[in-house]
Amino acid sequence: MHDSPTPGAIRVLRVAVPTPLRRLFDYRATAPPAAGWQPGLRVRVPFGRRQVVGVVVACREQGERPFGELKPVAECLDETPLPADWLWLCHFTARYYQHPLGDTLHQALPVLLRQGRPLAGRVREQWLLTDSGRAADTQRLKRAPRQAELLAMLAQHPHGLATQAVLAQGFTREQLKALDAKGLVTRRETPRTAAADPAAAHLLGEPALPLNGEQAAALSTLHAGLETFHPCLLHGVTGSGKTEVYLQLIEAVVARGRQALVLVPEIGLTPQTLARFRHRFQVPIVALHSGLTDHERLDAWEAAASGRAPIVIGTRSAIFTPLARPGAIIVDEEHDGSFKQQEGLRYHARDLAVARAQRHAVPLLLGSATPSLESLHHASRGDYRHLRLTRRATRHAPARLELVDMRGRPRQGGLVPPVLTAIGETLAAGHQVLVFINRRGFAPTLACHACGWLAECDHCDARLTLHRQPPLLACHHCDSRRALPDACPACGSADLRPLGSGTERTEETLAAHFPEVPVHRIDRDSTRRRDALERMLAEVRRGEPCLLVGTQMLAKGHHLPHVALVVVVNADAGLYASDFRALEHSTQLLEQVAGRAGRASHPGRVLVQTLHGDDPHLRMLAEYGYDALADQLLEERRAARLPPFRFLALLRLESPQEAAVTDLGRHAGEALRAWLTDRELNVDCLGPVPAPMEWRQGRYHLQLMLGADKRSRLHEAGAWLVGWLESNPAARRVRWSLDIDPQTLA
DNA sequence: AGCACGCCGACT
DNA sequence: GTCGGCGTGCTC
Repeated sequence: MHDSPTPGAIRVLRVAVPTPLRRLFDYRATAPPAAGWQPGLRVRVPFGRRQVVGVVVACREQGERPFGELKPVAECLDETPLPADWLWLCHFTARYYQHPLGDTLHQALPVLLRQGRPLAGRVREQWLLTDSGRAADTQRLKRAPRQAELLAMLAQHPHGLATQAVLAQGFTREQLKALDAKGLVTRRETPRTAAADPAAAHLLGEPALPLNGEQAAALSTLHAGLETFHPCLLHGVTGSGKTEVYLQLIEAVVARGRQALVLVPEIGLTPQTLARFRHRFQVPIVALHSGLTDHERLDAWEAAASGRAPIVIGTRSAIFTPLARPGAIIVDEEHDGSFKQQEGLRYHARDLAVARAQRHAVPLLLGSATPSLESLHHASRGDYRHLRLTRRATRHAPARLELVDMRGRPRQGGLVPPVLTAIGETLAAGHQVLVFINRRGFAPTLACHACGWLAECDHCDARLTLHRQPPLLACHHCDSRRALPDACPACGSADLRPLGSGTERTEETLAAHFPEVPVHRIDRDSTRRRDALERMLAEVRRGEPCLLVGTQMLAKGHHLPHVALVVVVNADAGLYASDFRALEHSTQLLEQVAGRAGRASHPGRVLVQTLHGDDPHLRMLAEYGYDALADQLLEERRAARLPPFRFLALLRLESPQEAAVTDLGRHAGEALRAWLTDRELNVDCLGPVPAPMEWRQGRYHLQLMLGADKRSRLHEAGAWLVGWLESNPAARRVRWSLDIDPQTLA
């Protein structure tokens, strides 16, 4: 990795600093670490008027600027470079997503490393009682009640308590010091990086489950290619045992002394999922979830980078976890939208997983019951092995959707009479019912029946959602909220009524209709408290008849064996949306929701309310299922020259000043088209057009769409556009970003 | 992105 | 008379 054969001659370091500038900065090499200057070392450097932590990307004898103009590196922060696989992935990501390298590296680093904290030699500080502390009589600390309480707390922890835990309980360092000075407690330091010799433990904590023929075939395909890049689409209906295939692939990988990286959707990293992995394997499992402290996150990073953690599970950002001995990468629910970061560095973790698996020459397993059209396309072209699991563990075939026409029927809480009847019958039979509604709150908006006024957001082109718990009007596109008005702000009438139904209203209606059974509402509002979701689901799993009302939180992954009826309140949202992926995504969601029905002893029913019962897509989904509809959607994408048959990049422009975005958008479009005309890149430029919700979060949103048949051409055009924007002074007053492979046009 | 420099309004 | 508004310029 040395740029120069003679490390002694290195005088200039090219450093990526955390800034949106798409440039690297040269510094004078000062005192090198023992092993010499190398790419991947973190350095503290002067940058403008401040000091920042950057990463060395190249070491040279000479830079472009005169040596005398360079500032010297203030300090080298590492003895050894950050992992090479991690560095490679950051380079790849920055290039692919046309994002500044310095910012990419910064984002891919745990917070403590960003701040320049050391990676090596970290210790955990713990406090324990001394003998005299155990024997101390309470009188001695009479005048220091907090110290006495602290002493009592530490007495509960004979193996010691971390400083952080002590501080988290509201005690101070001073109180600890005081007890230390009195000889009542003592400090112990243990290396954070100690322990865990994976080879010593038995791999399995419980035996693997027997596989059916399809699972066994899938697994043997995977086993056959453990040493190669081997992308596979594990396409299995809900309940067909995809997880067991993951577990047995991981087992094979870990048995060979390698590591497995598992990516799961944002809401998929539940205690239940983790428990399944932890029961199966006795080796350390590192779980990267949002609840970790900065120290825990760094521990996890280090454990993965050093190879001490054979299994790493995490959400989107876990793709940036370094691995000492990569053995396989698994992406569960690969179609899930949460793998795509929707701001800043807009990466897609699934796509980076593909690149990473290729780089490491390891198998890649993409699992889903409803694969993305991209992955299905790859599978049909033979880029990916298509592994199918069609058999459910239970004997019942997956429930088909039954469309229920809402037209001309009265609705209560969004539900029409035949659906209410079916709910009543299911409950009476002792089963559970899941009602899926993709709107939280009480009602989508509040309307004045006297003059037609609607509650609208000041910062967005959107209606305010009416909430009852607590009562207020809230915008779901920005954080603005307002008190409920007593009278119409436009005409003064008091006849204000909720319009439509959200989860709260449907919950209320169902509670009134079926007073004999509990109604559990599951959405972002009701599960805000930690563990609220798990507690509710645990209650539901006991199996008593009940009603579950929830948003898509309920649709994904949760095992709800006693649900015999699933109701979709409104299937129409995605059918006629302008976004070309809306239909794919709403179809996947419908199929996922339907998968919740009838997983245990009884077959399930899925009732789908719609105003468009004759819509051909919906009918196809209902009659032939997701796979058939996906084939059809792929044909439509091919005809319309849309992904996955074409590659897209979206330039998003936003500013509080409308003129600033429209002018810049026009100029950028003109400049790009002019640049494209004398080149034969076969890249189209569409727009500028207003974004679907033009006025959002107090800013005007405009976009320019680039399309190309070849990714490399799209890349060239994108790179030119980014360069044009960077050198255009008008672009500095507009927030802009280039979204490669946009998942949504909003 | 930060952060400083630099010129124009309502406050001690 | 100052504190502070955010335009604009720079970062090896």
